[in-house]
Amino acid sequence: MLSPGGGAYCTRFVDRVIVMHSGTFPLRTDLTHMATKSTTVLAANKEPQRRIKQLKRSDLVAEEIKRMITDKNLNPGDRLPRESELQTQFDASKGTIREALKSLEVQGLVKVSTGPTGGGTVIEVTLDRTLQLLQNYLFFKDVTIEDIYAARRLLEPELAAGAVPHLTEADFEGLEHSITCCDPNSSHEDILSQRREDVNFHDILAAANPNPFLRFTCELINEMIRQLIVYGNRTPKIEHRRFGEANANIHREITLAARERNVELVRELMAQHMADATNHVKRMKGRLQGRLILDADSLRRPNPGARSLAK
Amino acid sequence: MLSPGGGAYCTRFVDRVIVMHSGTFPLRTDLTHMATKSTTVLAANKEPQRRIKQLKRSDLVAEEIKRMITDKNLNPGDRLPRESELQTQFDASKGTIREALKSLEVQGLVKVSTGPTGGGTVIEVTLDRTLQLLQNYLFFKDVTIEDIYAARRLLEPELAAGAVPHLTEADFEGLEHSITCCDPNSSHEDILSQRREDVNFHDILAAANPNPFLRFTCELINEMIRQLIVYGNRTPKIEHRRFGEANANIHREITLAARERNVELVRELMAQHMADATNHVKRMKGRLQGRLILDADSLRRPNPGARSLAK
DNA sequence: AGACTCTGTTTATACTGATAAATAGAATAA
DNA sequence: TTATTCTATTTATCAGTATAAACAGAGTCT
Repeated sequence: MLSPGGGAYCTRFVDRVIVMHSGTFPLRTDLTHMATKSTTVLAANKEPQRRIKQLKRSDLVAEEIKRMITDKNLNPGDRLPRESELQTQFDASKGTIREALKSLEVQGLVKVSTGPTGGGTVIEVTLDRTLQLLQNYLFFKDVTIEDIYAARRLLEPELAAGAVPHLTEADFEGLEHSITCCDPNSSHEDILSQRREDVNFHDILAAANPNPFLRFTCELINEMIRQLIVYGNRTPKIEHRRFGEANANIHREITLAARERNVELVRELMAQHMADATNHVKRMKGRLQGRLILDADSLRRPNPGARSLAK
Repeated sequence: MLSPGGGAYCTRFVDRVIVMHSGTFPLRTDLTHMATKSTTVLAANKEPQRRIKQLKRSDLVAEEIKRMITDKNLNPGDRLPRESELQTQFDASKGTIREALKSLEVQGLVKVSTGPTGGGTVIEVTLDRTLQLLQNYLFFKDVTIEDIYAARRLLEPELAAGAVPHLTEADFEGLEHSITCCDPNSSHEDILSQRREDVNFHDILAAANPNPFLRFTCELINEMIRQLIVYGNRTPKIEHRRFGEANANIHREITLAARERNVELVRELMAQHMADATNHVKRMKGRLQGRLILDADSLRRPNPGARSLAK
């Protein structure tokens, strides 16, 4: 039962990982004992047992580190033990620990840095990272812009309505600023920037909504619109202008209604806005550009527009 | 410009990664050339340049492999070059390649196996994996069950309505089977299993809806309900029973309406169903149990209930 | 023929050791 | 005080070696 390279290894046909510690951590955790081997009866059975994928040591370690995070109640900003300590703690080699940390890094849970006091740090998973991982999933599906707007029509009115009671003066100013930016009559931004700025309006509303799940879903939609929509080259400028003007107008109305804390009116106006936008986008032949490739930028800026609102 | 260990390394202050190939792949890709060094002027500037995070070699390689997948148009099932080939192709060491592959593996894009014909294989990202990654994000938020039902109330009626025209006879049978399973009067499953089986009904409807984004969102909600909801221990059995009976009844009505292809009726019934369910869950003190820990099972079964429907 | 077992090859998995790069903090100089 | 240099610590990356797992193909039995 020795592994490639010498360490303790883990039998195939592992059936279930048993959790066995709950709080403190022994200095050395032998991962081998964490799996019960099911002594598979290979009698005369054609399909002996659904052959399950062997868990790699690095995956076990990654799980354990996660468990450590929850057990020790580590919060974003707290540091993990350094690599060498993890080595002795889990009785694994450098490479294995490294793979485990890479796993957590990809998941957006930890950040690793060099130097003294370096090593892994627990961080809060960002929306950006989550969106990237989600894009991997959606890459294989065939999502159209109409699909997204169908969901948006359902969610956005309620999102806006729920946000109204929580909007602060700063929020209102943000809303008005966004309107100025994307109004073709007052802004000198280029057309695509205006379309993108447009989304900020909705992001502000989303941030003010107290429902984190609804907020997430709408922020996700906003981010997809911001990042993935491309318009047909042939779309005449006048269409863009019309779209921008219509948006600016309805955004103004919504802001006004929100200032008056008129929840029902905001809901109605937003529903109207979504219906209009759907038509505009259709006319402008907007479509989604699926990107499996995560651009390097996103890995570099860990917390881009870090906005902690409406907690 | 030599790296730790001797290989080519990558300068700090990287500004932008330049994409430079589009189709075929040179035998050896020197990642070093892919980054333009911005020869930062360190004159008398206090904040010389926003010090951006250095991209690790393994991340560059992972990106390149992704690009390779899109460029060469590799589909699920297609195989990646073996590790040793990747080593020479990207001029990186075993460990680095390994970390890159681990990254892709965690993202759910690639599966790695041993043996001849082994190595990396492109796979379609599963819903399960995506959900896990999403849970990392939601772990830090404070999502309640009411939050989820708020979104569910908005989406589910439309989802069901959109599914109606696409339901097959097999689907109807599935719906009816699910009803039998979760009806407390005809089923002998334990209470929690009934609650879970309940969700299958909605999964069948989701699978039949042609909108992949809406489908995803609802499947996500379903999975969260299935996996994360726990009820207060004190909830009397009679409440569970009432909930089950009410669900079975409305599910029956919905199925009937769907068989008659009555889209509007289905939408209305589902809206009613969601309103009822919200109340039940509230009364039963259902709440979400956040789990950062991904259980080992999920890594082992790559495609659990693999259902390819409504393509 | 069809099902089983044995054997060898291929490939990933894991461990070790060594060196470069990054960085925080102490020591030093202006 | 302020700016610079030095030093110690820790990750990042390379290289090499050994073992387990997966598979294919030959041989064996019924």
